[in-house]
Amino acid sequence: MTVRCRIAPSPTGPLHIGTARTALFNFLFARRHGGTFILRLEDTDVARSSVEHERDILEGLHWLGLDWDEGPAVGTLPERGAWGPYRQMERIASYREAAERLLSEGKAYECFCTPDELAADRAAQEAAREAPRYVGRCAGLTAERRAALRAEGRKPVVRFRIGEGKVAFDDIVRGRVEIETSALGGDLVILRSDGTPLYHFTVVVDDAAMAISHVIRGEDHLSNTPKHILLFRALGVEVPAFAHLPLILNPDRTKMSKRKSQTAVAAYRAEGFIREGIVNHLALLGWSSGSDDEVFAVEELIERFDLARVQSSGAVFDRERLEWLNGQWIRRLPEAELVERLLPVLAEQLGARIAAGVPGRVPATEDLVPLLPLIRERIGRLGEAGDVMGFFFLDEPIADPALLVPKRWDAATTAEGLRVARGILAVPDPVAFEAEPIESALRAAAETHGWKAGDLFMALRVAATGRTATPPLFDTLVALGRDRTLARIDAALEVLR
RNA sequence: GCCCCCAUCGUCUAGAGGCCCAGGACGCCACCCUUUCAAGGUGGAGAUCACCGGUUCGAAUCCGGUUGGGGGUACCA
Repeated sequence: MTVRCRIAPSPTGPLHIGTARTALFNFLFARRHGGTFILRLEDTDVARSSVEHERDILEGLHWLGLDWDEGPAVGTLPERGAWGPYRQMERIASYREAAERLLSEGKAYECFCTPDELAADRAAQEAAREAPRYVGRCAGLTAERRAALRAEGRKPVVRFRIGEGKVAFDDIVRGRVEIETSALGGDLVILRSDGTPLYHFTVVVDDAAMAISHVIRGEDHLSNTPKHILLFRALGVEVPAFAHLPLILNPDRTKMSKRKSQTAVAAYRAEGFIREGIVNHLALLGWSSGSDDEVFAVEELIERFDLARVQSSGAVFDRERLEWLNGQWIRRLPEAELVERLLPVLAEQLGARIAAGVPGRVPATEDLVPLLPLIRERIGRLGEAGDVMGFFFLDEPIADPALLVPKRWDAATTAEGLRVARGILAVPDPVAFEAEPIESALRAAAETHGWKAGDLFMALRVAATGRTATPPLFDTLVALGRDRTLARIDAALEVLR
């Protein structure tokens, strides 16, 4: 069987973590089975859709590496695939046509009920403690009656006849699911009075037209699936296989939402999470390999992915775990790759400080390469880079003189220690400016003065970097260079006076 | 309300009748490494497998019920 599956986001908001996870599972499934991964934009909610959101979604998916085989034209890129167009608003005619067919076959009918009437029905049902459902007032309207109502200026919606009985299907992750059609809320509106189609209709018409073989989506669609199956059948097409993924949850175990969690993929990206980390984390939300391994590149995920191993209970989005996984991937990235990703982040972060008046410069590739081993295991996100290595490029004044003085020392000892260290570092002859000789010379000096080496090092560390937590001190000094090291010691001495 | 789904450490999960008085990972704690911070290594705390019944020689695993949680229920997607 040819696997064809799709992600069908609605551009009514920025790319959501949940959408990204659904896209990933569809992508993995398609790749695993040599199938086709399709992107379709469900933009029929014109009021809430926007091009900004559309761009955010497309960019986000592409950034994550979830590239689609078929999809709409984007920017200068042409549409791909033979089942287009891939924007629903460009497929309006096909929904209209499908609705006409259902109408002519008596599987759907025009409904002239006003919003007020429907609201009254609902209120009555609520009062009677009944499930809200369309009562079917227009289900048997004669042609004459319809003409009369139309003459009154009323514009009908089109409703699909739900019918009676039971709908059952075998969900790939949940097994058999059965629902009584009486629980479906009555006959379903498929076309608004303005002629535009509604989601439950477009999704089915398009999945049928695009020959989707597997519908892989969030559990929030599980209850709606019987409606879709009924529609597929009415249209006379094959019903695809369904796989309903567990929801991604807020910490309080409700469906992950903007109000309670950071849901925008772009926000994570802006914080310096990398695609490898996010993809890995998302894959582990609801799926597990069955082995003890947890760190997977996308190629490995493709190799191992199996819908049968998808969990059926919801998964809380654990940011701590994402950070750990992200750190794993930052450490695994090839050096050149990490440098390339760090560059723009540093340009932005340091650029902002420079613009604020701090003397310094924005690093280039060759500046970063030698520094990489010093910082790569110290950042969990790219966004931490400015903090961890900014002092290499910025000459910020010492924020707090008290920081300069190690715990067991006083200001006088600190100044003395710095002067001694300066003396050693300043003389080119006895000490080459390399980590090893610097370390042994300073250790020796500490011993002759009766200081703990750690105290001396801490004073020097803060003097040279402005902070108490840094990469290894001597490598740091070497990277800084003799001149800048001495200048900073002088500045620190000045602060201590 | 009604319908559907779900239920193993705080979190993500392994577990498809005996290998489990439940394994791994994140987080947490301790120790090691160490000039700081990390990373890494080792160890530890942490789950009466929601509860109650049943099936079985034997249940986290199968069945029923209860409770709890979630989702759905639009001229939203």
